Amino acid sequence: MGQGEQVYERLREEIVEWDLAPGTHLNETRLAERLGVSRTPLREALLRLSRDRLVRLSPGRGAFVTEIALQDVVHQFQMREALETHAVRLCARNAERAVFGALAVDFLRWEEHFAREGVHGAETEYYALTDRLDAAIAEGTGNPYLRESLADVRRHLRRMRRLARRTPERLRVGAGEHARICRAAREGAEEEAARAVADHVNNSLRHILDALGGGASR
Amino acid sequence: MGQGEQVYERLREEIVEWDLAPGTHLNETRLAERLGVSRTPLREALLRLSRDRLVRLSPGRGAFVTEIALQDVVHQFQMREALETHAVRLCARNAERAVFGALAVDFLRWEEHFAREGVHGAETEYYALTDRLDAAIAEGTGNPYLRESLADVRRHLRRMRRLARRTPERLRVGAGEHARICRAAREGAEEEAARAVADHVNNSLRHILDALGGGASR
DNA sequence: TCGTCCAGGATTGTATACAAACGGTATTCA
DNA sequence: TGAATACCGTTTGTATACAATCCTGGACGA
Repeated sequence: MGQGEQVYERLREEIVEWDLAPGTHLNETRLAERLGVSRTPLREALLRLSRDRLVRLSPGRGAFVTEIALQDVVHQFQMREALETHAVRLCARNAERAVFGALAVDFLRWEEHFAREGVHGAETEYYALTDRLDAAIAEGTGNPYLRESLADVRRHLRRMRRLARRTPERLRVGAGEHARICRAAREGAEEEAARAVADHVNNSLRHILDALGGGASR
Repeated sequence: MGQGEQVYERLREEIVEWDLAPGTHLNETRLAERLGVSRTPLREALLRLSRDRLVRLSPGRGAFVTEIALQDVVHQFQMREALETHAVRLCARNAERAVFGALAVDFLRWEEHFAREGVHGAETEYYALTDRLDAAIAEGTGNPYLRESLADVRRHLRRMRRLARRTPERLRVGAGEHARICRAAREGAEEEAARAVADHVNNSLRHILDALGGGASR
């Protein structure tokens, strides 16, 4: 499906990047005009977005960009833990584990870099590395269902990360955690890899919750 | 969204129950007529179904009920393992674990029953029990995202189970596995519960693959 | 003054009309 | 005889017209 698909992906990006902020009402006619399509493919896009829980459809009232409650952050991180730990288990059982060796080296280098010199603007380059790790884990599963679910939850978390800026200290520690994940994956140490991922996910969650001013449910 | 939603659920059920067999082409006009709606809400339903991977949209050619390859069975069971193990972990950490005690007793009773007298038609009643366990696990997570993902994967497996009829022996062993899951969950033994679920899932998969004539990738 | 109810306007939900793309068939040419 | 191609019917993809629903503002009454 041509236009509907494109509109879907574009709106999805705008929502994840906060160009469409949580809570905004999506007027069908105006949106359709802005994107240069009719209401039909636009509604297709909204429907798909609602299934991703990026918009909420209120019958008779239309579509709203979903808001982000503290509970949702916790719940999405639980999903992430479930999917990423199992994904890395599959990677650890997989034959093609060499990639993780190279990634481990890179992450260690970045950890040292952060410790020595702080951040100063190198974040973009570092994020490219974390993207490579994410991709390697998703690919390593060899499971398209899992890949897509991982993509979903990662999108949600990308949107949520706007809630809390990452500190240099968190980046440094995170690099170390990533290195640990890569080492375990390369060696085929399934249990250790799963633990490393679980720890990393939970530390990330704690960092966000702390930054949000100490949520009640810690 | 009124009619689209209903059409979606109805078609979903027909696909899961094999009233619409894998591979059948879904003609929009004919389907819309049969269901008594216009093409617009019907297309909404097809779109949602495609996101569930229950139909595949071929651009320009229309919608087809997805076929079930052996690979898909394996992949869906991997998804199930990822989600159910984490779900039962959350249950084991949860305060409301009393339900699992009662369920454990019931499953033990059924295991004995199967051992003594075989099956003879009591399956429906037994499946109601397994449904109660599934519901208890989903509820016990307290996580709506996880609940929905569990529902998705369970639907897929319900459709796939048509591929292989369960044997009395498998039912008996399965009841024992369920009992083990319930006991661990009630006692809050997280690791044991996760292992029990993983074992159960993998045994179910092996049973299906065996019944399918010993798939190559065991 | 506060609450209720009604009317107007706007927006969503559904149906239908039109355009584009695809598949199948027959025909033509080597 | 076989393969390539052009044509036609069918089906999907998109736009638009119409109906039903919901929110807003204001007037009326208690």
